[in-house]
Amino acid sequence: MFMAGDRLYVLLERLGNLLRTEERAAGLPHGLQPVHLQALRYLQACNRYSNTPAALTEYLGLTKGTVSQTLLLLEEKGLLRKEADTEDRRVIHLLLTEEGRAVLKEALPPELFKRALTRLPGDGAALEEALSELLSSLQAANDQRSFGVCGTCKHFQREGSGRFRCGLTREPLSREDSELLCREHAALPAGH
Amino acid sequence: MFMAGDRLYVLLERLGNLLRTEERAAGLPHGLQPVHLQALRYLQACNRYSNTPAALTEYLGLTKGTVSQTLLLLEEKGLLRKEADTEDRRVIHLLLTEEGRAVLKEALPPELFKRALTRLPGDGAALEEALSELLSSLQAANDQRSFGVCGTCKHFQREGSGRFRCGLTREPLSREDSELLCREHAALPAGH
DNA sequence: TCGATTTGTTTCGACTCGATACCAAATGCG
DNA sequence: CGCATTTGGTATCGAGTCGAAACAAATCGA
Repeated sequence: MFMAGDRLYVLLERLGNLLRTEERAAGLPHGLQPVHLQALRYLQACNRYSNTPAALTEYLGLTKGTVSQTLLLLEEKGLLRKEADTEDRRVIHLLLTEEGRAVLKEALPPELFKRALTRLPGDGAALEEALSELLSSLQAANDQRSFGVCGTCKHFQREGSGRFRCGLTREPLSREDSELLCREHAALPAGH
Repeated sequence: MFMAGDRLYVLLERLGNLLRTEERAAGLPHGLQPVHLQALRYLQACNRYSNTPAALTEYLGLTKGTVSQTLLLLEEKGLLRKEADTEDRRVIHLLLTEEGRAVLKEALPPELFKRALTRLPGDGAALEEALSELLSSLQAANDQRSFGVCGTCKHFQREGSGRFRCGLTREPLSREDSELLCREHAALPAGH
């Protein structure tokens, strides 16, 4: 009666709903919706090439008009500020304020999620691995970018003794840079 | 910098967003939103004790007012019909129409999801298992019902040769019944 | 019997989201 | 160079979700 992927789909759907509900509750005291928290979290984790409205739009999978509204609200609440790019005057960079970081730290991940994790057998590493695979597949199928961490990108170059460089922009990268999400991220060819 | 459960949370969040986006696209030709498809799917999979607005409300984790709206829309579109309960005149049973089943069959799971699954190594059984665990934990933490299939409930009783009974309602159950979701589902004590 | 609880509906307002139109800066091409 | 195209971002509108609260009706319980 059911196809193989069906149960998996239902599971993911329900988990997604649950997280959404928790996120709604977590954001309520700050007057934030789930999408606002997701935006803040992305901005906290992305690198300096990727903290723009356009990149956030791709990450969230929404339209740019919608995201523009979201950003307006977050700016009004003082959780982020906008800064013009020095090279391309169309581009705007989005920077979390201290308040923004504080909200994130308090609200995400929601308390109940953290508690539920402690009941899980094992450390969840295998689960994480499997979900990563699934996400990549889905992103590939949807022509979406992967938004992986810089250091796992095929453009990432090691120059010895903790010095790195991006093969795309040619810019040098610090160790901190190498741990941030990048919109230009391209997965390495298969094989670990 | 990141806690252990953090990456897992991000993964689930992103997968949830992706599924939601696909669901939105899948429902668009029928004028349906993600939540409408989820409601239809639940009604297709649940048993005769659980096809009521109240049960659907618990399943979706929304308020009853919201769900009432959803049901109004689905009824207007001819995807389900309401039927009064014969015993308790407050309760209403929700039954999918043929059109409702047809829409579900065509729209869920979305095409892209199915294609992405084929790229996954293995059959996803392990992933399914792990996600089930996680879902149970989260539901327990949120005081939510599990909505498992009837045959895995602690009230489920085997009476030999394909005959079953629900220890809660005392009613006999067919094999088909035993495979449906039940709002009264209570997990068996741990241990397989 | 009478109040409390449960089931479902209605109404209202805040908010998300996509669509569309629009503007400005950058890019590409003859 | 000059002009069309592309890209980044904003503004406005309408459809729709969602929670909160008030409401009605049936059932349950002391």
